[in-house]
Amino acid sequence: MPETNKTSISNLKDNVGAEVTLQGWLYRGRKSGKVLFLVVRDGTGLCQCVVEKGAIPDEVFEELKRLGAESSLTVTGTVRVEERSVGGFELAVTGAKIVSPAIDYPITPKAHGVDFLLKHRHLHLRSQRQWCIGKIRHTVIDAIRRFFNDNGFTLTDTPILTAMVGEDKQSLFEVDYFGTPIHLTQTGQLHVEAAAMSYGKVYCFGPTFRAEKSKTRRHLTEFWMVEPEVAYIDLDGLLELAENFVSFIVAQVLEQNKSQLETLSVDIDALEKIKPPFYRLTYSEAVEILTGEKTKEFMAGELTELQSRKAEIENRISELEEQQKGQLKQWQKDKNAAELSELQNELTEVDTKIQNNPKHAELAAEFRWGKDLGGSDETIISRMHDKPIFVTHYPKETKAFYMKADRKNEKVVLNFDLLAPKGFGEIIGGSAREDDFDLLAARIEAQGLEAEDYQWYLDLRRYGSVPHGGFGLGVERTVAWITGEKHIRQCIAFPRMMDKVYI
RNA sequence: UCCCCGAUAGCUCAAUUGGUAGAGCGAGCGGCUGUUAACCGCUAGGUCGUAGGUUCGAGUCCUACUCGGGGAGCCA
Repeated sequence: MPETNKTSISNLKDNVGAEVTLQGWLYRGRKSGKVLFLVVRDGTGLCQCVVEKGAIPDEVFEELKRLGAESSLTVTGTVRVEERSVGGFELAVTGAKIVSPAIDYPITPKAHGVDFLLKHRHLHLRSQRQWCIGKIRHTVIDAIRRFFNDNGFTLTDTPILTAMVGEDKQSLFEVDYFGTPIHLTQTGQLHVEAAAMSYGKVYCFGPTFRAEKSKTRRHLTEFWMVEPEVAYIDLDGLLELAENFVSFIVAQVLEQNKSQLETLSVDIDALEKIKPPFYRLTYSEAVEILTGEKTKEFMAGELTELQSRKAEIENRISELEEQQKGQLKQWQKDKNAAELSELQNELTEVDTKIQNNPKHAELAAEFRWGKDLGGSDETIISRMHDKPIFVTHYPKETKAFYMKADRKNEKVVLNFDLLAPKGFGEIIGGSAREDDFDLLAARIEAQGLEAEDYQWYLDLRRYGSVPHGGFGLGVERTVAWITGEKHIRQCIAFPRMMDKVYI
């Protein structure tokens, strides 16, 4: 094989007309007599490579014709613009070398179930959809760091092994630490508060562990969370910080991952709306909305919409089923079958929503001030809006001990949740921290926490206490929201779920 | 922990009131010089999740268990 320019698929646009060599894997192959169409992936994208019989030695042509999916290979050829090809470029192959042939690659171009794909996660990462999500996750994480680094924040790494309970004792993973029980961190917040008193503006960013027995599309037992903490800030300041932060992340993804968003068929217009200011609601206002006419009408409207969607789906299903009975080309049958199975899935989902709608409407209507906002309540608020919504000033009793009581209304704390729009739900939780020594000491005692363990935390109020606060943003939830992925397990390379760790 | 649903070929799914286990994809062989989840022909591929029960007869009905999915609570 001639020595030519090694390049990547992402750089093909600068090599039109040149002979280059790609190093990658066979994503998919098609053959048509004396022409082979090999779609090659190299980690930077996909490229169709066209092999004409006679353009390369016959034995290489025969080898390529039989090459299994995900075989590794290098291909050399001339780059040309070709509209019909994925990515817009094509390689007219002049030479190829098989690096390592793959036989019986388990993941095929047809549909697979969730369990199967999770069991083959190490291979599934090579698929288009996963690849796109991973690229977007990378941008999200890069944007997180850049935002804080460019705005005067100092990174402080907080411990993963800790004796502190930040949120809730029930949800801790216990580890044996030289004979003493200790647990995996569920938040870096308490430690990062100490750092904020040194640097002013800080953030920690790392894995977080929660042993919550939650089997839902919004939960992982190990996830990544970034937690900024700022000295001399009030609740309004925090909201402003959070909306600028989230808007920056979305803007970065829009700038750097357009093609991935398109591949994932994300609603890009909706993302372009994500700019400050976000909506602001107090908890009490949220309660009013939930128990009021507006929600009643909204839920009724949703139900009508769901029912007409259901009718639509059912019509289409019977239409397709009728077609399937007739004489059709195999490819048409395949296509119909695929559409049918998608419709069946959607139908099940719509049915569940129809069933849940009255229950959720009832829960919302019966909501009483003082309870924590339930998942369905958050979803309703979130579905009513097209931009993220802050919900602030929750009842003190439902919230963590360190949240600052509102001096104007001692029943509530100066906290906030940020709900992503269109039904996605919570991606940020944060608060101003109690900075009064006596009030904080009383809260620690009231919650039955070991006072001794929290002496250092109280020291932060003994020596130069200032108003301060921060929040935590869940990386996987943010990625899921931006990519439109239903389940956050798709948004981390190797998800850890309750009772289930595949590899 | 509670509620709902599911388990049939490597994968995704069919199998009528209980009556001879099927299709597509994938794999193998052959055909086709512009395919896009290509197409056409042929071939191989099964302990119907496990254990019991009902029945002349069970993939189908009953019971228990195992595994999985979705939802609730809780949360990022």
